[in-house]
Amino acid sequence: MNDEHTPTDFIREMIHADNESEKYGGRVQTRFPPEPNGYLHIGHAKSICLNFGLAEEFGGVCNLRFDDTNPVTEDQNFVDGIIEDIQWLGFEPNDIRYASDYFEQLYQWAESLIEQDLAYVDDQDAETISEQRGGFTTPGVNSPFRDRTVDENLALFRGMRAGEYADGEKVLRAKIDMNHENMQMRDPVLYRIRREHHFRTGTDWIIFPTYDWAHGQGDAIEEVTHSICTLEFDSHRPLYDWCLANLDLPRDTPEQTEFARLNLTHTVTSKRKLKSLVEDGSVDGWDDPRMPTLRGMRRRGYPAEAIRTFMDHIGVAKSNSTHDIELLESFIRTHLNKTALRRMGVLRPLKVVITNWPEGHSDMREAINNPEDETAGTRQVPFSGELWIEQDDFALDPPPKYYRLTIGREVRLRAGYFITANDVVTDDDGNVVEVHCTYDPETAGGQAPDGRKVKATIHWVSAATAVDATVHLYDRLFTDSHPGSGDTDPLSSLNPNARETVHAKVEPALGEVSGGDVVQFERLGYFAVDPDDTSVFHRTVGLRDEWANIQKRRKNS
RNA sequence: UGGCCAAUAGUUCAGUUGGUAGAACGCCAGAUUUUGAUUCUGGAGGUCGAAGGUUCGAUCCCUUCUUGGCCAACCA
Repeated sequence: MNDEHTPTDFIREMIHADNESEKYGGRVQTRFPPEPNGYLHIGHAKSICLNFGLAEEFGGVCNLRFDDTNPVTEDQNFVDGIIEDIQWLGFEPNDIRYASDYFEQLYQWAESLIEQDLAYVDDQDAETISEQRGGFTTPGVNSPFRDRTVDENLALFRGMRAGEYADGEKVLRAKIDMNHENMQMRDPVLYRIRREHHFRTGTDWIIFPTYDWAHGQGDAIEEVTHSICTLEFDSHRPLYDWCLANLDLPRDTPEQTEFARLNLTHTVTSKRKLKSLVEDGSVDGWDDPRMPTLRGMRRRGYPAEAIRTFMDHIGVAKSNSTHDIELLESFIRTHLNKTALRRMGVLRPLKVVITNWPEGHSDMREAINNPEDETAGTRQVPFSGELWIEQDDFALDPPPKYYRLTIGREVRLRAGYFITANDVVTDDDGNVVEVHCTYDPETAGGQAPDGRKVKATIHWVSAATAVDATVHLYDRLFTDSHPGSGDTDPLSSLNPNARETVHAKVEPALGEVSGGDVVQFERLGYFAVDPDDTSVFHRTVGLRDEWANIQKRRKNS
């Protein structure tokens, strides 16, 4: 392993220390534990890279464990999708487990807790229990059912399992301390009754363990050593430890460590919020390219490898942080620059007529597929007297520093000829609809024999052989850089114009692409071919655009 | 109001036996360029949240304060 690129952080240091002290006999095991109630997003990718990465680096293993303890929201589609997404990201679970695999063991352990007089059945409703929990500065109140005998509790708990009580009628609670300064320790609920169909256990169980009763035990059963989760579980750690300490376990118990979850500007990384976008139709689905989900990013053309590189780069710490989405994009560009084939596509076409081009003649130009990769070779691009160029590449009244096409100026057509604009045709509103140019036959291939230079090279597509394509251009999904900051509703800054669709003219080679391919439209950006319709392209990310910066500066000054 | 966690360039992070700060991205400038891209070179940018204390010496250790985050679901 290359030390230079091996990230170091407080978690890796801790594991090194544990290994040196032989805490787990030098063994390292982690897990990634999603609840299958939605698809994975970029925030999960950080956790996945961390957990699987740690296992790999320290010669251990990492399981995928579905935390399926709440039958209300979970289903098999999410399980399948999550497995697929992890594989796409480039990781392979050592094993795939389910918290529901452990329901019987968890139940037995709950009985043992009752036998130790460390848990009791409470008959009160959720609202009452919540009120009795007290506040941060006020002590809680003991439940009137807190002192039931072990035998009574055991009988009641067995009755809960057997279906003798209605949903919500009784819960099992840990007997810890209603006066604890940590609210999580004020007799947390361990089991609740829910007559819901569970996607794996069906109707076998009507009582379900809560997260707190399932998670640490799941870790222990799988022999996880380092249980890594996000910061908000920090206050659960004493409870995690309490549960394990009161079970008869054969080995060292796993150790929970918290890190700061990933936040990105202009992005929401909350499964619940993303779900509402899908459900209210704000986006086309979980795999909409505007979504920060792994499947959305995949459809958009984000390479998995670039996402992993990004995660390595940002590291892991305990301070809450929000990364600039542009940083992620820079990793996407860096990756795609090296790998994407170059093609020409005109997003907003403007007709160019070459007046001195021989009538009816057409020509083939040779173009380089990827200047960053010689092995990518070249291709033939048809050229003729009628072309499409980008509307932005011609200006009747050019702004300062504009050096693209304008009347009387010569520019290069990429891989083609030098052309000079002489005249325009306008419509009734004065809009330019056609530019008349002459070309210099001596400049075939893009060089002038007399050595004269042009300041600009523009892309083009021959009109006769142009292929029609639908191209989706994406902007930030949320206009606010920190959607939901303060007490605002993140959805209030949802950008209704996050997707703009244009009808483009593209070169013939783009008619022969496969779903999922990502190419560079020269001078514009990277575009991913839609997996279901190869005439549809999604703009993955634009190229860095110095000209846009110049214009922005002019506007601001 | 209580507890816990955090605070270093615009942003995210390094900075470990305590010796007054580095990287990446971004920004600016130059070179190269048949992509205003890429690549290369250089530059600007920090009273290390504040105030005390320990020490010959503190970004690092201690105290207090400030600011931000999390915690009072039968969600995870």
